[in-house]
Amino acid sequence: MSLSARYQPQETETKWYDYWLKKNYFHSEPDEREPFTVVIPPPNVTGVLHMGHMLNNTIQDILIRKARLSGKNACWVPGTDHASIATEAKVVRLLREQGIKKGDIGRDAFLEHAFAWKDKYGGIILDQLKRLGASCDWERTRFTMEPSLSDAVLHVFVNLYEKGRIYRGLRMTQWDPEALTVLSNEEVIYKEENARLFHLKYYRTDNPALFITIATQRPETIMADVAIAVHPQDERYQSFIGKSVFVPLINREIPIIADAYVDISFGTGALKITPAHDQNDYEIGKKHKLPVIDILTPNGKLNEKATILVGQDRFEARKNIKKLLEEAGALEKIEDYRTSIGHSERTDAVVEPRLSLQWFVDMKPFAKTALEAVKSGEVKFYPESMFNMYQSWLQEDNIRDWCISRQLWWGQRIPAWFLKTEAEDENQQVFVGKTADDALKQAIEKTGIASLTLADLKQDEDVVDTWFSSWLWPISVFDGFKDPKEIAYYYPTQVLVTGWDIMFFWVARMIMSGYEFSPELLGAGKIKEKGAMPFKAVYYTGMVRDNKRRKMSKSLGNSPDALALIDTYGADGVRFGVLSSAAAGNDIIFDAPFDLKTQEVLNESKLCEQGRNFCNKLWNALRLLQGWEVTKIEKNDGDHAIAELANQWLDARINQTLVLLQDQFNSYRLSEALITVYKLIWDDFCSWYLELIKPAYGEPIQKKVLDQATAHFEKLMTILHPFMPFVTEEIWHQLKQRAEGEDCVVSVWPSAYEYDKLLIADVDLLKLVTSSVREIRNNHQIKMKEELTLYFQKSMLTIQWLHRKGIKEALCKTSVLNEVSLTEEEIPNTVTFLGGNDKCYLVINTTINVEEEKGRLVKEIEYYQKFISSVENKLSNEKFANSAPADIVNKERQKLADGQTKLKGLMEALTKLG
RNA sequence: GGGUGAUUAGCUCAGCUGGUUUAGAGCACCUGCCUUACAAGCAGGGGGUCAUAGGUUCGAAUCCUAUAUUACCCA
Repeated sequence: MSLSARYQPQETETKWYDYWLKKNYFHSEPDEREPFTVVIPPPNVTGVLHMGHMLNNTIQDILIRKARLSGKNACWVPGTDHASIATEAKVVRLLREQGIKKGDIGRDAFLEHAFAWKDKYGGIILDQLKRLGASCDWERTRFTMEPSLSDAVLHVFVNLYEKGRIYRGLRMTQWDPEALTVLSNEEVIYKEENARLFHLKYYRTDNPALFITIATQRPETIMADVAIAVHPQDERYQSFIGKSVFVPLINREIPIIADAYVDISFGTGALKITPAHDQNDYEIGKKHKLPVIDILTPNGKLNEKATILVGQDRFEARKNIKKLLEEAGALEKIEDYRTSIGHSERTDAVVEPRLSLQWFVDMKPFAKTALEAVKSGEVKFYPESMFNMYQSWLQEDNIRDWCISRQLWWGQRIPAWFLKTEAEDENQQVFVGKTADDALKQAIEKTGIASLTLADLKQDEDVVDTWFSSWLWPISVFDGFKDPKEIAYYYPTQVLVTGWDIMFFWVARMIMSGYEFSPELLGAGKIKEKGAMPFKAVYYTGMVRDNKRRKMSKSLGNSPDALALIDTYGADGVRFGVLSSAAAGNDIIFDAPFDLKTQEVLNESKLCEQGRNFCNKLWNALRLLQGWEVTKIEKNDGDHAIAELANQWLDARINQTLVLLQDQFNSYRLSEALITVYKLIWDDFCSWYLELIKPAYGEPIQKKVLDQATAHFEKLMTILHPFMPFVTEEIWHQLKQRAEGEDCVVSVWPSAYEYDKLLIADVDLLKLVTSSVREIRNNHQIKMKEELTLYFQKSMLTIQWLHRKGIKEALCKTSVLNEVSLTEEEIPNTVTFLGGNDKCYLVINTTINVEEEKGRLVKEIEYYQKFISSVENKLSNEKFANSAPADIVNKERQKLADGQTKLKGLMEALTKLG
């Protein structure tokens, strides 16, 4: 059967993926083997695959496949996140297009719509991961809002409430006026924007001639002002402290107070205090026992408390109040300035500080645990430098309580009930339990009213933050809160692979929940043996950015279409491309080009092309092997000697590389590992080994040699498999007939054994000499096929070297020589070059341009002269000889000796030329 | 405003514990090859004061300080 000259990924990829699934290779059950567990960072259920996912999941797949080959029980749990705000926003929009309003249809009907939508469109991303080759255990696919995982959320909520770690309180929170929900601080994105600073005059109530000027960027909130604050040491305003002023336009009287919080140098040094609409003002207001006047509606419009501009949107009001202030003579001036303004991560609306009743998790004790876990090394970060960011976040003075309630419907409803009779405020009684019946029992007990029924209770309307379910992910995917059987085996997971952007949202919180809950689920014995951490290591990937260093995102339209890339380059090619520039933690500049005319990103990539070309290279190596005619007759000739040499050498190189690879895997330097394998295959296997064993044209290959080559190729396919699973599986099967279950995906990762370092050095010299001969051919326009004669200067080294079986023959083959011999004499009319420390003389049949040769030699001589003098300098320094370690000094001495030998040879050659 | 990292070839990056590094890789570029596995290839080549200025050291791309540029995080 003859193969196409090019590898066709589209013909093999689906075939092998289906095959792996059919064989159930990705499924894991607890057994006696060591587990290697990875839980996927669950993508949004409504998401589609983008470059970040590609990178992230390629890395996870490499680690999982490597573990599987290494004989571990590899378990990669996939799943999706219900993503409350994002998904609810999408469903709301969809319903609106159909003329349906969320509020009209009610909670239950809305959730029906949402689930229907999720069932229809959700999980597309998981199918896309299959195209990438992700070897997830699909039987274990989980969803953060399925019953079992929701149960876990309720369990944890009740548990923490009972421990006093969850509380309900009136707090300043970040409010999204579009999604109509509070946001956690992490969901607020600050953007640098142009803003205007309004300087407003507030006139004294006791003397209309005096006024104080304040600077504000939010003039529409002056109706909510309750005071003006100045710094107690500010000389300009000493006489104002304790007096009062009128709020412009509405002429409400407010006091002037002194507080050291005020920055004397900012604006006018006087600050209006608006507790309802600014976090800091709220704190100052509380300190000075000032009232709170809230003039905004939940959707960001002015309410009747504003008394003017009622019903107008906050931004419209800002425009309109400017006019009013001007007319009233209260506007002194307007300055432009840059400031950063918080936006909702999901809706991009400008967030509004808002005072509301919310549920919070007390983070102080959690933060301490989470910080200690990484500090102590129980959880390792790759790259380590990520710890700095982690630490700064979790420090005591930085950590803030986690607001977990969201005014949404799509999510786990907060398991708290209130008495219908009580007013909704901070002081109302609350009954927290997993079910309404639990809550009723508590209500009866606490109130002493035995006649209470479920009808007397009403449940909190809010749901919990999405992250309140995903922080349990490493436990809940194994149903750990229900039955410890599986987590007893799989927990802690091995490594978490995620972007650093969700370090606080997710990574830190999983560490917190892991340490909080795993001890009670697993028991002290297991914890002592395996640890309480949810994962032993975190591999932070960088953000994938475009060539302008913008984060690749759907909204910017700067991300190439992941699936289109797979269509063009094959999944293996894309995996290669995406990984090869991705050192841990460093952001990745993905090289997709832009169409200059349309400014649209093209679905092209040089790096993926390189990956595709690599597949093709492998494919053609296979074709080469398949094309050889085989003979069983063994001849003990030169070819045989070369083949033996090549075989032993490649074996040594593979073992040498395996040692390096293990180190690279252990330290998660995967892009380096890929390059290492790439070079082993392309350079060592294809360029040298195959060329060495290749029979002369028309000649057959000895069966033994072909078998050795096949065995090497097979081994290399296992080594490459984690990175490029499809092409390796295809070649694995093309190489020979396979028995049932003998597949690359479940083959055995070779263990490294002792290798012959001297042999590697000897072949390195062979390569060096060959390159020099080829260069000389190039320079003298000598045909590749023309056989030449080469002499080596006789030395201990060259005698030994040429004595090695097969070396001479191999050199003749790679350099196309008819004769290689040793000489003690200078050979005239030859091109002289250095092979290692010794001189080589290449006899060529064209006249030698003496001047050119001299020029070349002089250049080389100059290089070594400089080199030698720098080494001599170092060695002649007494301090160096005294303080440097002996082996370094010896190395320098060796360097000098080698350099001198080389220089001497070159000088002699130059003299010879006359 | 506070903090963290980065700056090495035209581009994207390695270089880990200071010493076989007068610095490596891939892409791009140049020269020559349609050589009977592969032009998605082969052979060869050019290209870097390691951001700048000081310092520590026998020795610095590597450690320290400052500056510049840049990215990000936090408020």
